Amino acid sequence: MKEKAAGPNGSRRRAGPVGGAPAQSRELRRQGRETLRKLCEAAITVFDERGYNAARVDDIVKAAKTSHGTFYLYFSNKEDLFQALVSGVTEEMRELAGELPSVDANRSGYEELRSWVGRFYDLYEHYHPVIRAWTELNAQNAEMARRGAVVLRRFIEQLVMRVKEVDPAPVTDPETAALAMVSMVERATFYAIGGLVHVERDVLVEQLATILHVGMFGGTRRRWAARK
Amino acid sequence: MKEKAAGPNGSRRRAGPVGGAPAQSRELRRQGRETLRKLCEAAITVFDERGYNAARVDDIVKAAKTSHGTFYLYFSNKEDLFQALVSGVTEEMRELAGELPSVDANRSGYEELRSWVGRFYDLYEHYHPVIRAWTELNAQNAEMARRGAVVLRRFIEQLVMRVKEVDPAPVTDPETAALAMVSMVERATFYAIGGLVHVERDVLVEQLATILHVGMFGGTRRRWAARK
Amino acid sequence: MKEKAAGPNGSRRRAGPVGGAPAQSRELRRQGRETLRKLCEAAITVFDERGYNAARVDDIVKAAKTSHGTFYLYFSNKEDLFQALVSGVTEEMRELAGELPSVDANRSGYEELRSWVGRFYDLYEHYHPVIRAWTELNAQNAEMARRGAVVLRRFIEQLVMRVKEVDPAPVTDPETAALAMVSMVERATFYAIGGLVHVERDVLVEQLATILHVGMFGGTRRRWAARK
Amino acid sequence: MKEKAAGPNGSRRRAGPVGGAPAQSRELRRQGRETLRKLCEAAITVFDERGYNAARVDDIVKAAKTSHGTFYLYFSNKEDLFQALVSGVTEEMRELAGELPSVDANRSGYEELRSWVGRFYDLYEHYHPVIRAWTELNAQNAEMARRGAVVLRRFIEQLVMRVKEVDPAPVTDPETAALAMVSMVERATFYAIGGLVHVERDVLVEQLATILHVGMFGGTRRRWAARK
DNA sequence: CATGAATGAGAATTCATTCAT
DNA sequence: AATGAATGAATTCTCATTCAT
Repeated sequence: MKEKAAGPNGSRRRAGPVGGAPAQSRELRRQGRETLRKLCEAAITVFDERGYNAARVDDIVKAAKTSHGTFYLYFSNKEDLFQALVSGVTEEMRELAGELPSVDANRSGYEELRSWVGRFYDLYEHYHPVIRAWTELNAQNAEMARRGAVVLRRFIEQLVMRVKEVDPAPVTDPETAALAMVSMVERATFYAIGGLVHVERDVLVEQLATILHVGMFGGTRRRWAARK
Repeated sequence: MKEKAAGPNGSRRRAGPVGGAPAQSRELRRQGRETLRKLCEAAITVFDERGYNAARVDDIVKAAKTSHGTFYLYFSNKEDLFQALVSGVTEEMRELAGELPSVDANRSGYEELRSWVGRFYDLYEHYHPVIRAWTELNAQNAEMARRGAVVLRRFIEQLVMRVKEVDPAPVTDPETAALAMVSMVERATFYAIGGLVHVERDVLVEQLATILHVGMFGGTRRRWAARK
Repeated sequence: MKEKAAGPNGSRRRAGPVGGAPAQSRELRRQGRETLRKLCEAAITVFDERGYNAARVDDIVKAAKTSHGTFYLYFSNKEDLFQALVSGVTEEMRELAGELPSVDANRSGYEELRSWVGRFYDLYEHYHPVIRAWTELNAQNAEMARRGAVVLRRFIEQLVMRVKEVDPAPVTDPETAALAMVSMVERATFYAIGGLVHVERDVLVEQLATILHVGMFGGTRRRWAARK
Repeated sequence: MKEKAAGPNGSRRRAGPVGGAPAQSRELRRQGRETLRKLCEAAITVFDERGYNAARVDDIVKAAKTSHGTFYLYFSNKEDLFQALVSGVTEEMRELAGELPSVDANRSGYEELRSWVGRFYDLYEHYHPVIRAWTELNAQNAEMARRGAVVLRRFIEQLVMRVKEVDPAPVTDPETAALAMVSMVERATFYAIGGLVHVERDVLVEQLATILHVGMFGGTRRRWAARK
C-alpha cells in the first residue's frame, strides 16, 4: 500500500528557490540562479546536520563550494536565507492544507484522508531539516513563531471547515478538537521522521488517518479495522 | 470545574534546584543555596524571554543580580545550568507518567483521565520556558534529544500498559496509537501555553481527555458529551 | 552686484575629465570618453553625499549606471579616480592664484580684489565635493596632504608678491599675514558653502575682500564702507 | 615672549576621559578608569599617525597594550570612542570661547587678545590629532559636522558680543566679519600645527592677534608695530 | 564567597578587485 | 567595451570563560 508520490505535494513543485533581500534586488542569470540553488541546498544539508543555531555561514559556503563573499551576494545573513527556505515550506503547507478533501464516514472517506495524511507526511519529511530548524528558532524569533502559528491555524481552519460539512455533527467543539488532531498529526510525524520513535511510515499514516476519521468524521473503526 | 492543583504535580515538589558540576563538589551553606536558586530562576526568566541560544550568561547574571565569576562558581557553563533545569523537568515528567491511572470506559474513567491530563497541562505550563528551550536544543545536542526521547517513550509505554488492561482491546496497534495520542496531548498543550492558539485550559483538557478516552479506552462520547 | 561668472574660473574650463592609469594607456573613442565622464560625475555626486572614505566603488558604478568591471577599465582604483578629480582642481586653483591682480589702496584696488575673491568662491563652490573629500584624505594620505600644501603655498606666495609691490609696506611680516589671510578666505568660504554658517555669497565676498584690502594693501575701510 | 601655559586651557584640566556607552552604564573602579585612560591615549596616538578612517581598532588596542574584548567593554565601537574624545574637546573649546576678554583699542587690549589667541593655539595643538580626525569625519558623519558647527558658532557669537561693546562700531557687519576672523584663526593655526606651513607659534599668534585687533576692535597697527 | 576586569578565539560581514563570458 | 559573478583578505564585534583582588 505504499503510495508515496513522485515528489512531496505531488507534481506541483515550485520553480526554484527564492533568494533573500540582496538577490531579489537584481536580475539573476543562469549562473546566478544555479549558485542560489546550491546555497539553499547546502544550507538544508547543514541545518540538518547541526541545527540552525550551530550552523555557521562558513559551513554553508563550504558545502556549496563557494565563498563567503558569494553568500552575501544572495542573502543578507543566515536568517535571511532561512526565511527564504521557510517561505517555500509555508507556501507548500498552505496548499496542502487547502487540499484537505471532504470526508465521509465510509471507507472511501477514510481512504481519502489516509492519502492526504500520507502527503502531509511526505512533505514534512522532505522539509524536515527546515522544519526542525524552524522549531529551534521559534523560541528566539517572534516573527518565525508567528509564521508557524499562521500555518497551524490554517490547518485547523480547513479541518474545522470539513468537519462542519458532516451531519450530524460528530464533535461538539470542532475548533478545539481540530487543534488536538492537527497537533497529533504534526507531532507524531515529527517524532517518526526525526527517529525519536521507530515506526513505519505507512503504519503511522494509517493510524493517524483512522483516529482522524473516527474522531472527527464519525468513522467507525471496527467494521474494517481487521482488514490489515 | 477548575481543578488546578496547588502546585504542579501536586505537593511533591522537589526540595530545591540542584547545581551543576562545580556546585556539587562542595557543601552549600545558606547563602550559597540562595545564590544557586537566584541563578536558576534568572535562567528560567531569560530562557523564557530569549530562548536558550540567544540567552547570554551575562543576561542571566544580570537578572540574578550577581556576577560572571559567581556564575562559574555554581555551574561549569550555560549548558550545565540548563541540564540541571532539565533534570528537574524529566524527573517530574517521569513521575507523572507513572501516575497515569487505570481507565475504564465509563464516566469515572474519563474523569480520572481528565484529572491526569490537567496535571500534565499544569506541569507543562510551569516548566514551559525550560521545555521550549529544550526543543531548541534538540536539534543541536544529541544528548538533549535523547533525554527528550526517553521521556516521550516513557509516556508511550505507560499509556500502552493501561490500554492493554482493557478488554476487549479497543485498538489494534496500541504502540502507534499511543504515539499519536501522546503527541496530541503534548503538542496541543504546547501550542495553547505558548499562546500560538487561543484556547482555555479546561476546554482543552476536556477535549484531550475525551479523545483519549474514546480513542484508547473505548469510551463513548455521545452519552454524556452534552453534559457541559 | 551679483557677479557670478558663467562657470567657475570664467571660460577657461578644462576639456574633459582625465582618466586614471588604465584609461591613459589607450585611445578612448567617443563611447569610452562618455563612460569616463559618467564615472567622474557619479564619483563627485557620491563623494558629496557620503565623503571619500564612506563612498563605495559600488555606489559610484550604480550612480554611473555601469558595472564594476567597467570601472576598472578606466581607473585602477578609487584613489586613482580621486587623484584625477583632484588634478583638475589643483590645476584651476594654481591658475586662479596666478591671476591675483595688483591691488592698490583705492576703491579700484578693492574692486579688483573683490572680483578675484568672488572667482575663488565660485571655483570653490563648484569643486566643493572634491575639496571636502580632499580634506578627509589629508589625514591619511601624505601625498594628498602634500598636494594641498603646494596649492596653499602657491596662494600665499602670490599674495606676498602682490603685497610687496605696495609702498610703503603696509605689513611687517607679509608671509605670516598672507598665511592668515589665505586661511581666512579658504575657511570662511568652506563654512559658507558647506552650510555650517548661513551667509550670502556676495556679503561674504565683500567682507573678505574688505579685510584683505585693509589688512594687506593699506585700504581704508571707512571712507566708502557706508556705500552699501 | 613665550607665554605657553602649563597645560592647554590653563590649570582647569578636566578630571579624566569619559567612556563611551558601555563604560557609562557601569561603575568604574580604579583599574577600569586606568584602562579607559590608556585606550583614549592610544586612540589619540593612532589617530595622529594614521587618521581616523585608516585607524583600526586593532591598532588602538595594541597601542594600549590591551585586548579587543577590553576595548568593547569601554566603547561600543571606534566612533563611540571618538565621540568621547570630541566631547572633551568641545567642552574645552566652549569654555575658551567664553573666556574671550573685553578688548579695547589700546595696547592692553591687544595684549589680552594675544594671550587669548595663544591659549587657543595651545589648546588646538594639544588636541590636534582629535581635531584633524574630526575634519576627516565631517564629510561622512552629519552629527559630527553639526557638533563642529556648534563650536564654530559659539566662537562667532562671543566675538560678535565683544565687538558690539566697542564704540564707535568698528565694523558694519560684525557677524560676517567674525566668521572671517574665526576662520582665519582656526585655519592658520591648523596649517601651522599640521606643519603644512612653517611658522613659529609666537609669530603666528602675534600676527593673528594684530589682525583681529585692527580688524575688529579698531586697534591701530602702526603706533607700536615696530616694537618687535 | 563574590566580583569587576580581562581575554582571545571564533563568527559575521564588507568591499576592492579580478575573472569569465 | 561591457558586465554579472566570484573571491577572500581584512575587519569588526561577541561572548564564554578565566583571573586577580
